[in-house]
Amino acid sequence: MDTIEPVAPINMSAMSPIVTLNREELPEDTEVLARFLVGKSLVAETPEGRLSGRIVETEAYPPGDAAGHAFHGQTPSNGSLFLERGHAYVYFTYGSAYMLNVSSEPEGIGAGVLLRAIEPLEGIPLMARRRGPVRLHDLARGPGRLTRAFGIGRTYDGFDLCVAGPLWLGSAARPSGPVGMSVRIGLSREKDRLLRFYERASPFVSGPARLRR
DNA sequence: AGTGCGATTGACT
DNA sequence: GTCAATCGCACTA
Repeated sequence: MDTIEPVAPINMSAMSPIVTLNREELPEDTEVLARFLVGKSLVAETPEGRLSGRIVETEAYPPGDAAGHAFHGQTPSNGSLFLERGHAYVYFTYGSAYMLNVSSEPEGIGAGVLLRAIEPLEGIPLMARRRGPVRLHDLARGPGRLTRAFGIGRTYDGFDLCVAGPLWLGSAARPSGPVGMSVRIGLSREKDRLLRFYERASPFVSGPARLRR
């Protein structure tokens, strides 16, 4: 299947309005925050319109984690991980994909939560334009696809996600179903820690099938 | 200045 | 399911 499937109309009246999450509402622990963010919203206000979606998959990279980008200390490129919780850390990898993280600890401590997959809600046609002919559930399934669908690049690095602006975290439009936990995807170090969180019933979650049950 | 390495994706079997 | 392209960054010299 390489065509865009018909998009079922989204019943917005069955959802709560999305409002910004205040920093005080964000759990102060990386792992707890990663779990907390499943079901919450990501909103991008772009010149072409508003994009939003439900976060359905995250990974925690807590302080001292050898798999985290902050492990070897602060550098110009990973500095945003050391900002007070609720700031964006965007980096580029594999020559092709941007990744979006939410800083997750007090200022000076390097840690973050990687956003891995989103269920698109608003701005689906614009996302589809950016992603090409893929199925709805593939639009923002995967950390690199998510940033591409939302138009997020390095210029978003360091943004405060707790204030209304170009990119922000919002309340849940709809509550999350049961949340599963698994090892994180694609790591060679610290590969056994259960720091990935995902909405079990969601078809918008990435990763191999055995990690989606 | 040169080297090695990914928190992946998309194309292909 | 398998597999290789791709390039910014950290490290070494």
